[in-house]
Amino acid sequence: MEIPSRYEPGKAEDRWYSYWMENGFFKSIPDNREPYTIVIPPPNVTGVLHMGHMLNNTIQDVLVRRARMMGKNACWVPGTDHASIATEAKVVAKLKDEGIEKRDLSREEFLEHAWAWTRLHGGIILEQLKKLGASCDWDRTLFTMDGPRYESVIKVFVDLFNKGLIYRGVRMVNWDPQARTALSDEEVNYTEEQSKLYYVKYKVVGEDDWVMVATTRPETIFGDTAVCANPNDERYRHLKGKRVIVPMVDREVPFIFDEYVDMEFGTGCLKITPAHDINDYTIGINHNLESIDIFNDDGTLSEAAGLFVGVDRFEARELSVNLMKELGNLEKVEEYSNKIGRSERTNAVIEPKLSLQWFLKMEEISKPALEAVVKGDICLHPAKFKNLYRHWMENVHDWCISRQLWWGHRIPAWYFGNNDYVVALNADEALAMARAKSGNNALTEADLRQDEDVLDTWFSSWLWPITCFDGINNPDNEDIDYYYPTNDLVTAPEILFFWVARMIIAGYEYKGEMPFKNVYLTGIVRDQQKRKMSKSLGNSPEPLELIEKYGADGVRVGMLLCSPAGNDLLYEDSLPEQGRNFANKIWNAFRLVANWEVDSSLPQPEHSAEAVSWMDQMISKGVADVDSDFSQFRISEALMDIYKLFWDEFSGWYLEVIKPAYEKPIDAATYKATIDFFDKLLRLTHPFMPFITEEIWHLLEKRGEGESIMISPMPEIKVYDQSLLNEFETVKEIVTAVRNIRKEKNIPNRERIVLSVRASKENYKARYLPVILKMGNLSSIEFVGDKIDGAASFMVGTTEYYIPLGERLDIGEELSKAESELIYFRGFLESVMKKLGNERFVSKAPANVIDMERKKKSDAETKIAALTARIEELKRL
RNA sequence: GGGCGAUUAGCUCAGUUGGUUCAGAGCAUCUGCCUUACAAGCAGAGGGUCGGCGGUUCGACCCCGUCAUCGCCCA
Repeated sequence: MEIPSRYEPGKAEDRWYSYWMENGFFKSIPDNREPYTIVIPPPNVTGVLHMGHMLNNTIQDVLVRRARMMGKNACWVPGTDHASIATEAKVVAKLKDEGIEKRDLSREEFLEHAWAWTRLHGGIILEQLKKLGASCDWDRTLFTMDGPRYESVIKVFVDLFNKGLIYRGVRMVNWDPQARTALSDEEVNYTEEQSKLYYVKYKVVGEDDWVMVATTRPETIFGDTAVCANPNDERYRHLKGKRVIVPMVDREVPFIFDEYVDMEFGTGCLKITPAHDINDYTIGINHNLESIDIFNDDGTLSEAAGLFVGVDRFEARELSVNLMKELGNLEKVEEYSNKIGRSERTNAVIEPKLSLQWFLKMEEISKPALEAVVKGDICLHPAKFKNLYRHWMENVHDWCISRQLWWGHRIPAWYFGNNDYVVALNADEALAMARAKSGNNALTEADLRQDEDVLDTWFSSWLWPITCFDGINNPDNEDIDYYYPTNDLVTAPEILFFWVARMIIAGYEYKGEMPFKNVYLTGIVRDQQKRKMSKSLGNSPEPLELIEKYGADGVRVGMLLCSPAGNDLLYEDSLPEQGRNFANKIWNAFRLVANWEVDSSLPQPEHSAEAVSWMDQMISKGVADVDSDFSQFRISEALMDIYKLFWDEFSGWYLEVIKPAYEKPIDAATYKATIDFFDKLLRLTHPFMPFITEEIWHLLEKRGEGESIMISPMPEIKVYDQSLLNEFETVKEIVTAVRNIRKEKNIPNRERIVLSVRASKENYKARYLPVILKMGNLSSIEFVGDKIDGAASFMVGTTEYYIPLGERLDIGEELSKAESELIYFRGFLESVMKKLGNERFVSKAPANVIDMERKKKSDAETKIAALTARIEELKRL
């Protein structure tokens, strides 16, 4: 059979993914096995697969596949997130391209467009995950706004409201006057901009005195309701209890004192506009000031301003300045640079605006979630995020859960009459409650008006581990009882607070239990300039093209090799290349083994027997190492251990030892052992490289229909013999030394040479001699009692070895080599003697450390003696 | 401004409770090889004052202090 010398991933991947799907290997239903559950961090319906998803989902798939092979009932629940802000923005933009403005549509019409978008784009990313090999239980695919999920979110809102944890309150939002919507903090970009600082004089009531205020926004003077100084500021003490007059509108407002005011800044005197500045708002509350909102939603001045009504805010600034100049209120203008927030989407300058929002009280509800992580019930990996989490949870703010959008879970509050409202599961219930509350049985549905806003996206995703199993609607159904709490969550550190912490909170509130045991925080995928990869920067490779180019296995390996938990991954093409090369290495190892002919009449050569017993131990060690890595969530290290085990130990040493001469058959015992090792290595590798391992696993031996490596057991942990492994390391050292001498002396590989060991046969561990013989391409190994003249020599441990060189011997070279070694060991001995000669070291250091130093001393002395003898001998020649 | 974390080879990172001349891995680089599994490979090699300074200790990459630089979160 002719097998191509390069592995071709394309065909195998599609074939095996279909095979897995047809056989239902991803499917999970509750049974009596131990469950292993992961819920996917639901990707946005707006999105297509990006590098972050690749990394994140590769890790999840590795965990799930490994758990499945360890005999657990593994369930990976896929789904998508409605992402209200992002999706609504996309839909608005798309409509705009078609010449439709959102404000011209009814809510129902708009939502129809949004659902159409979701139907079109929502599933793309999940389809792409299949190319990566994701072993999700696709029959469970969910959407955060599908029926049961929507219902759950509303139920939770009503429940929390009834518990008194949800309230309405005023909050300063980032208002985009151009888009006429509130923005989240993440959607505002702050940049340093050149502006002006205006010095304005306010007259003190009833006195011939003025106070000077510095402001960057003179147009907001119409909303001033106080002027404020620091209570420690001598300059303004005399104004205590006085009132001042707001320029242009001639309103009397109090002069107040607050520690907040920076005495150094401007004049040390601040105008207070509670409706249009977050700090002023706080001061306003503390001093019971009135709030005057002087802007319309489009950024023009409102009736409340009193002047320049209907004029745009920036034009109003110019007009105010001119007017104050005329009135004599403007003292001077300075150039000034400050941070200005602009809308990420429209670039309009953000207007801080007071609005009525819904809040969730966080202090009490978050306590169990804080404790769970502090006590270690829930583990964060890496653990360094624990402090961050604690800090955040100890300073938790109430959560603003309303958003001025249409796409999302609509807030179940209905208003009626004068500012009265009820919170109910649906309109019917709301009507009944409204009638009861108002005592007016004549109220009809038409008298109720549901809140226009929707809930923050995180208010649905915080329930995800519960709603994935419908645990809110059916609190004790079979799935939730079996799969909850889930095991591991894999996500990015940037949403540790937004999402992870809130899921923990919801978990304790609604299940009385943690939502997951472990949180694995991945890094962010960046380019070589450390910039975050993004579609808009154009610095991100197209994941599906990468898979096409390097194979899914290659890309998975590439993503994982260089991404320890919590550390950013600096992507470059050499990563998937390395993965592809590894796949190719496995493929070629298979090619070697597959082409062997077995001759069962052949006895097993000694070198093969030894290699088999060594490899057996080596694999056991590998299995144990990998297991220990996984238990600490050191996934990239687990992969690296497997990589080295397969490449260096199995391919580089084991296969080379047992490899029969060209076109010669192999004995049955070695062949069988080799197939068995290969099988184990494939199973160990499968979670990382599902496709190639399945492909080779089926070629390695005849498998039946419905068999698969993905449902085969992971090799079991066994105790292994470390001293045997150490002995073989010595063998490698000897072989390497022989190779070095060959290279240095230009002895061709074909030429077989003699190796002499200065030892007695009885005292020497001879079992590996056949291995050394083969790997060193030696004609024989001889034991000698004394030095050999005219030979190259080396030492492994304290044993000397010689390779006769005949004419090739270069005395000068040998001499200088021996002399430089001698210098090294004398230095070494000196440092050891220094320690042993130190009275305080000997009296204070533990016994084992001192013993070790003594051993070092005697070994060094042996080596020095041997080297000295050799140097003398070389000099004699 | 407040808090958290980091700084080890050209790059990305390991380094377990301080103890082997302990400074390690992968990639990259350099040298030699198309040796019939694999040039997507094989055999070798070079490369670091463990960010600076001070302290504790018989002994510090590791513990403490301080400075510098970088990153993240919150304001």
